[in-house]
Amino acid sequence: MPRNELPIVTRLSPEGRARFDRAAKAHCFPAGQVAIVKGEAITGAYIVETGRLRVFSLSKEGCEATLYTIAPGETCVLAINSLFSAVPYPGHVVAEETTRILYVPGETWRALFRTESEIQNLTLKALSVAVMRLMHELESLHGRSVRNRLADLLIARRAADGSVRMTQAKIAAELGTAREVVARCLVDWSQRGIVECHRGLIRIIDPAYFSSNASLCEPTAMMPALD
Amino acid sequence: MPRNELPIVTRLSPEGRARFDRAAKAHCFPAGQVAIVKGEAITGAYIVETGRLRVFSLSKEGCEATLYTIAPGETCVLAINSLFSAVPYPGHVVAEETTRILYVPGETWRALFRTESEIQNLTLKALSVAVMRLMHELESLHGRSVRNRLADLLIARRAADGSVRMTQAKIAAELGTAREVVARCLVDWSQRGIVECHRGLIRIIDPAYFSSNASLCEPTAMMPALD
DNA sequence: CGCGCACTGTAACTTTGGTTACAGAACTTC
DNA sequence: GAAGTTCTGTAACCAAAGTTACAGTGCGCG
Repeated sequence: MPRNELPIVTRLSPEGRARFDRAAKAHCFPAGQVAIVKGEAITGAYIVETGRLRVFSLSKEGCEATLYTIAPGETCVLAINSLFSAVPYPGHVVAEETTRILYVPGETWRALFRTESEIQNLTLKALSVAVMRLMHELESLHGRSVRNRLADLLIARRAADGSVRMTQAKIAAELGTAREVVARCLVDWSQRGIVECHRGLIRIIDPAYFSSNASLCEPTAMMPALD
Repeated sequence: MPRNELPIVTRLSPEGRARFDRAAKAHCFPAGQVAIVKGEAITGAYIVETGRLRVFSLSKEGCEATLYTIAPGETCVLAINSLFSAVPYPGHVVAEETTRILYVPGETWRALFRTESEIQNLTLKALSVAVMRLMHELESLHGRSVRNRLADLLIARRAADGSVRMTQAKIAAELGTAREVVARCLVDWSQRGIVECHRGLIRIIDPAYFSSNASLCEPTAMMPALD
């Protein structure tokens, strides 16, 4: 999603847009790079143009837990959060792929928030979506087995051809479980012809099998436009 | 917190306040009453004056999971969420104690949001606090044992004298676990002189024992004033 | 082409926590 | 104060998933 197509840019008032353009800076994170470390002070908001950022928490024991990911066109709520409240950033952020972002200094964002309804909307929407996703995640985390959550992840991350390019280790880290547990499920499913496993690649053969657990596949779908 | 002391009321502009007063309605839920059922459409925001509302999700299997509680002076984010986005309310709400609320129609809230910075702040703050709490909850849910989460709950809910007036069944429901598991922990702790158990009452004898896990005791503490 | 590395497959074991089942204690109400 | 209800205490059992340990396999690179 190139800069000039971002709704946030196109829907601003002319003055707002000028101000936005003056202040916003593009930045690019290579795949795998750590963007923010937990506790870091945040000085601005950022909007993902291309790629994907992953936000996760890391307990002392090194156990990772993905909170959610930020797709193109979305902003990081936590940053917005920190922006309006001076709380340090409560999670780690890493670029999952090569990711281009647009950085907007906090000062600019806050100023635009007071007058630009598009910025108000985007801010509210980002927070609302985050609340929804976190609730969903929370709900799934104690009501559902690792199996179910793995199924969700595969469905949510599959490409058009039904393939998911992730190693089992990465998947396990995202789900906050052990690689062996992921392997157990995948072996079981592949024996039953539901998926095919290759090195760094899982292909979903029978998506219908997972359909009962379908959820969060289209995160934006549960969040109609504001206003 | 009586109506005239609510910051949201006192800090409005005179016109805003007049509008607010015209539209806001007081309502009272007796203890245990269901306030909102999941999926219900929301027509307004509400602010808790006294008492406490509990928001939880309920899976098909009847497994309950407390998402968070709303204390006096706070508003329900989910309602605000629904208010600005027309998503149905994603959880159940029940009054834990007799709870007085102030109901503000969505129309009024949205109108005030455009002009009253206090309403903007309250809205943002409510959403931000919710995001923080949910993240915290999420983090604790997979990184930590039931023991730890129970310790957190006891610390967070204790009265000034260290007593917690809840039945084990209620605690278990909040933690999304079984009563027996709660009993196991409590028996263990009471044998070691850390707590005392009575019917409907747990007294914390040695709070220092829990101090290492202290967290979320003062949820508002992590959310400094906006602006 | 073969060496090493990163990833996957597999098994046995342990821990945690949910389930079932019931006994007894405390409060409530008639 | 007897009966019923609600809450707590306890034990045995079971399932899910985390842990440990290692064997096999595809892949890249020299």
